[in-house]
Amino acid sequence: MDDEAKSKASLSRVERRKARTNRRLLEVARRLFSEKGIYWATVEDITESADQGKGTFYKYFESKDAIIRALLEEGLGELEAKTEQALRDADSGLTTMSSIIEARVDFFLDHLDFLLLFHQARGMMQLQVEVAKDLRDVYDGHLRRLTQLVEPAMEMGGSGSAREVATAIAAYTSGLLTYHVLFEGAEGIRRRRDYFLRTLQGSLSPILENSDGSH
Amino acid sequence: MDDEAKSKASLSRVERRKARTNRRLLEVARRLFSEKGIYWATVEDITESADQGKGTFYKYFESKDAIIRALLEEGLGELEAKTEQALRDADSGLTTMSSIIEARVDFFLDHLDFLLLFHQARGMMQLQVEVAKDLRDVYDGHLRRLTQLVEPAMEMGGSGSAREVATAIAAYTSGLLTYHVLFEGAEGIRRRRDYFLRTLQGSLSPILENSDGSH
Amino acid sequence: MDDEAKSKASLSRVERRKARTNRRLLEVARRLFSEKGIYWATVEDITESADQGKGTFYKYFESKDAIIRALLEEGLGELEAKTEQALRDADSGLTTMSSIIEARVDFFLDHLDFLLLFHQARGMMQLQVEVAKDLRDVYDGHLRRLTQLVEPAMEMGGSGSAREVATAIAAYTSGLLTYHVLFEGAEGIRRRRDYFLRTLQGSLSPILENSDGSH
Amino acid sequence: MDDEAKSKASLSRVERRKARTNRRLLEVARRLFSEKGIYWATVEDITESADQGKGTFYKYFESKDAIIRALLEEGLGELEAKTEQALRDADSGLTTMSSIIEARVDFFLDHLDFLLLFHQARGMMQLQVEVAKDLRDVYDGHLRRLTQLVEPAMEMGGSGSAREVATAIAAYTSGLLTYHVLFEGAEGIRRRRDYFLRTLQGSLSPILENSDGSH
DNA sequence: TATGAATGAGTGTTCATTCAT
DNA sequence: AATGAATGAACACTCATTCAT
Repeated sequence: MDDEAKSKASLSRVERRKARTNRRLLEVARRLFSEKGIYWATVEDITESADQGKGTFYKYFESKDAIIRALLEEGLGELEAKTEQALRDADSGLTTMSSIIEARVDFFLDHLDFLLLFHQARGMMQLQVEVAKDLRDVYDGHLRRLTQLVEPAMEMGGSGSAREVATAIAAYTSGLLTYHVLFEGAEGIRRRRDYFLRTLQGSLSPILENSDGSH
Repeated sequence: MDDEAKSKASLSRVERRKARTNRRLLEVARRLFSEKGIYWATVEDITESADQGKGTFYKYFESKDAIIRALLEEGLGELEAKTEQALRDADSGLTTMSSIIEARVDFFLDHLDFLLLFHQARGMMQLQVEVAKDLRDVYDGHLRRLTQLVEPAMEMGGSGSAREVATAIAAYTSGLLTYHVLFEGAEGIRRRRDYFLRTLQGSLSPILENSDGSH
Repeated sequence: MDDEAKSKASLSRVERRKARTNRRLLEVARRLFSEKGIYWATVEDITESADQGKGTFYKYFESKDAIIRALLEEGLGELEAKTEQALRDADSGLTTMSSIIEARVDFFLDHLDFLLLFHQARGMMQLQVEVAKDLRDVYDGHLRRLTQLVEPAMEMGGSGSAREVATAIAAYTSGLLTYHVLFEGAEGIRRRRDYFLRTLQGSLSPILENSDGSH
Repeated sequence: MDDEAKSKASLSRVERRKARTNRRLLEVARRLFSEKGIYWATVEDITESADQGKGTFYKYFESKDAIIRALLEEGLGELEAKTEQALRDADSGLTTMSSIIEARVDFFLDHLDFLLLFHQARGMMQLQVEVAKDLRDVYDGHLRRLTQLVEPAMEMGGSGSAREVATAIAAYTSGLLTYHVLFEGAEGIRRRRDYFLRTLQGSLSPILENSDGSH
């Protein structure tokens, strides 16, 4: 027991240290990828900014592609968590759709780097390159889970159309915010939360209604 | 006279040949950029596919960046032309918004490579790289012209909100189609034209109404 | 006879035209080689400046190396001509050495481009490259002829030591002027003709005296 | 203690290794630049001859231009050191001028590759190219320091004329030796040290005398 | 374990030269 | 004869990845 405890404690110190390095690399990579682009940010840029040796990078990530994938998983995971939390917190006054939109908009406004990273990642998914399939799988999982969140709100829509609603939510939100970031800059965009909520609300609610069973 | 004619013909033969080479490089680049990605498609890939010497590329385009920009200009120009044509052809039964959406959807369904190229180009615009500014200028011009097309349909909206409507049109259309291409592939997507039209219609018309003066 | 005359006249018109193009290419090349360097001035730079098609260049010169060699021959030839003229014109008050130095200094001050071209050409002569041998032959001929001009002035020096004097003349003159051009620029240098003459005079005359038979 | 020592030793092993690689690249580059020419010797030539990967070169030198500059600095530095040493060692029998000439001649006879490299470098200084300014600065510093060494020997010459003497020393020495290397080859030249000393002595001493205050 | 020196395949780009018109 | 479009070998330089320490 004593041994175990010590081992656990000692291990956990090492573990904590490793976790911190891992975290630092991810954070730095996220920032650099969104600033300089996935392609133009080099592994050396990342390790230098993270104040780590270049070889260290490869102790934590198998390749540059791997950290992109890891970031995508992390970002989408966080986005999902925020969305689920929002749905749980929603007072009855807020519809499912509103809650989801609000969660996504707030997430992206808080993490513009993820917004831009996701955009680039989607751009890579189409490619006939090894990494593309991996990324598509990750993103597809996200859409599947978003579909599940949307489903209950649709009175009789089949899963097919729930998927469509989920896709529209994801597409519109990312699309609208990305356009505004690109053409108006990161600064101004944060002040326009209300505009985005209203606009997306107006755009997406009719879709949900259309796919439900109301006549 | 004969000489002149021959000279004229011979000149135009060379000119025609050059125009064909130029066209061929653009076509091949467009295809490769959307298949392998702007980054992963090399100049040599392009010239090899176009069956040209590598040096030839640089007689026609100043750099790899230059051909990206040229493709963006060409694609956006064609999209604009199609949109304007659609607005002119619109019978009174079709609203401005419907016509624009239809034109954009049809353009992208016809040219999925442009859809994917534009997505990648937008991804580059954010970057702190030389080429980014150029691309942003080109794209910004497109949004400005789209704004002008939208403006007349808005009863009393200021130009600010027309720009917002234009942005939403561009963002939603590209966003929705891209998501569907990525997750359902190019084949299936073309059969779903009606779905896209209906969905985008439903999403965008309320925005236009909101910004007009009706109560 | 009539035919012959016509042919001669017509030929000579063509010949004159060709000679002019040849001349133009040489002039432009000389200027560009000294401005941008033999290496950095491209054939296209030359033909463009000479307002000729690129292919035309190869009608007049076998290669880029060939025009360098031609320029070296031309420049050294002109320098020789000037030197011989100076020796012929020399009133009895001027020694052989003074006349030669004056001719060389004046030639180079008039043709700084040749000064810089010769310097570059000498730099190439050492190289284990094809063109090097050619250039060395041309330059060596120049030194041989300069030796012959110096020889008579040396009372009993063998040809070996006349060659040494010739070499010293060429070396000092080019060396001194080149250094001054490089570190003081082309403008100021022309005003300093007297300084160069005096300095070189002082440096070279004792050599000539040393190699003569006086005791 | 043991650890510390080991760590220190191991660090210095790496450092030593790096220093050796750096040295090796410089040596190889110096040889190749003088054999094949600055232009014709490629980075790959250098790394191959140095038995290093191509990328290694760029860990040690920012660019090809940078190694040229480094070699120029190294060579001129060594030449200066030798000159200063010679002045310190000079027994009263040897004049300043003689000591300087002897040091320079010996340096160049020992390092013909530097002689030829410097010649090429001077050839580049005139050019309207980026690297030219850098090289000129380095070389100019050399002339300035040579001027300071010459100055004390000149009784009342202003610094202007000391610079002229320094320039003449550098110009004559390099000029004369280069000509002899080019036309007689490297082998024969080394046997002629006395001739060069005598000749340069004879050429340069009167200049020094002329610029001093004696009548 | 962490490091960073070393690597070399791969990139965009240039340019002397050729050749069809 | 004159042209300039086409070429492709070559170059400087980059960067993801490996591996000895």
